[in-house]
Amino acid sequence: MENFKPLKQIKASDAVAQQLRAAIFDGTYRAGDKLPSERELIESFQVSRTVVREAIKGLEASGLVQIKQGATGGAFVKLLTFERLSGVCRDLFFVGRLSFKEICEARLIVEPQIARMAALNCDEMYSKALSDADLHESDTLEYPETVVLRQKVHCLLADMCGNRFLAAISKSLLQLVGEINEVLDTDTDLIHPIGLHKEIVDAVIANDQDKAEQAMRNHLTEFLGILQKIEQDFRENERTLI
Amino acid sequence: MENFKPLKQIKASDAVAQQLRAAIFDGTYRAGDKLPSERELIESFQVSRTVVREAIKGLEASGLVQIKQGATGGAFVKLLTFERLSGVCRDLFFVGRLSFKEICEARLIVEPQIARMAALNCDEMYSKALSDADLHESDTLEYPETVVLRQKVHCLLADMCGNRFLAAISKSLLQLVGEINEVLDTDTDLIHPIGLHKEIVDAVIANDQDKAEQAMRNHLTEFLGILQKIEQDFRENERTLI
DNA sequence: TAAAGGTCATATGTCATACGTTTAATATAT
DNA sequence: ATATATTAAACGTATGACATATGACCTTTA
Repeated sequence: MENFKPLKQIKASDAVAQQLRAAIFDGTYRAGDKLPSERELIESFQVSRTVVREAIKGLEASGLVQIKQGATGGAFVKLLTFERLSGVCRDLFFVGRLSFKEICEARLIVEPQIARMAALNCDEMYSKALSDADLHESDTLEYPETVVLRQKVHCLLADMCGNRFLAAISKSLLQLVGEINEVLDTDTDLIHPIGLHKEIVDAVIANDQDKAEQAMRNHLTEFLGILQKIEQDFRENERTLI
Repeated sequence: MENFKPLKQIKASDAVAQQLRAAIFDGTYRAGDKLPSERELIESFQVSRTVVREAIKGLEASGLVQIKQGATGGAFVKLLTFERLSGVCRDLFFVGRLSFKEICEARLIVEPQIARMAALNCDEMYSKALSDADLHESDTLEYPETVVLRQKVHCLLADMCGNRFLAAISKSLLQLVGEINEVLDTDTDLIHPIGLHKEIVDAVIANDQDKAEQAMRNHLTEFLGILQKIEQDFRENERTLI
């Protein structure tokens, strides 16, 4: 009969976090700005330091702020980037809620479209950057750098497509594949030799959308196919070892 | 000359969080399991309660655990779901790092492929669920429920596609569009009348991949087109109000 | 005078202790 | 047997003290 609603006792630290979030979202604090110091927040919210600290810790963990220590320290609002999305993908994968196959499938759906959009948007500056990246793909550097080089074309295309969400997805998956590759200990030069991107780059520079899309599809089909095979073997070996 | 390495002073709370993360990832604690209580963690790590609590708070904020109070309380490992991805998308959007147009574009790329994959995988059980959802779309319920009903077909297709990553993306965007819709205060019945999914559902049930893909593309093109128009108007009005 | 080192102020990081709150299980009273 | 009260375990909050990091400024010295 009575129509009372159960009042949800929200934790003080969450309430503080929520208000700070809101302040960040509505632009009160922009990227790079410093949130008030702990002492000030204590004053404003009239809570203990524990509460303030836990609230900020939460914001840090969810990637909204970065905490710096020292005289000029404090909680600084971070520029939200795809890094966070990337982190989520990594977590999902490592918890086993995401298979390598699924990642490959997703790339195979998203990246050809990205290549298409990139072909549409390609201007002179991008053309130069692309051929540059394609050219220096073979530069010999220390280990982690070579991978970056090899991924450069994909990253550029992602940036060129004009859609930050798709770009973020693409880069996240790219990075994840890179990390997995590292675990598998594959020889990059062997499975992803130089020059594989040439066809794609040419098509994009020529503003040929259809060709760009198809070239990317071909490239991924081949490359990811090989990788999946390797990954499968790896799993089987791992199983026999256990 | 000297070959000293800068020692990175990692915060105790971060170190604890990192170890707990690792334990979750390597399967020591699975979804639903309870992490040791604060007291126990204090003992294990030999740190103060503050440190332990901040570490756990971080895990909670990044969606890895859920904290419950009370006699049987503690930090329980959460089943990682698309919720987290969804949260990231929401944040990015509300901070303005993601435009409505980009979201629509992404849906337009991903969902037709999902429909195609769903058509491939559709068996009797899914068929029944689909036609069921399509049928009850018009059930009149309280506000938030109607939206869920209207989204049901999209969700089902996402689940059917067999790729959890794509499903997660699709659901995240779907949910986000729903929330934006709420802000825009649109009349669901007006812009998304009953029966719009019929063609898609029929094609999927008939295992007709091409048709399913095309039907989804048509549906989204139309629906999202209308929404984008509304959203644009909203922005302009908002600007004049300020 | 410029570079190295010292001092200080400030902000975050950690510790220890006490008490409050929530929740489930158990005991008790009616 | 039902309703109520008690208890215990776990998290939540408050507070004060001390540790550590870091930039700014001052001081010494070559």
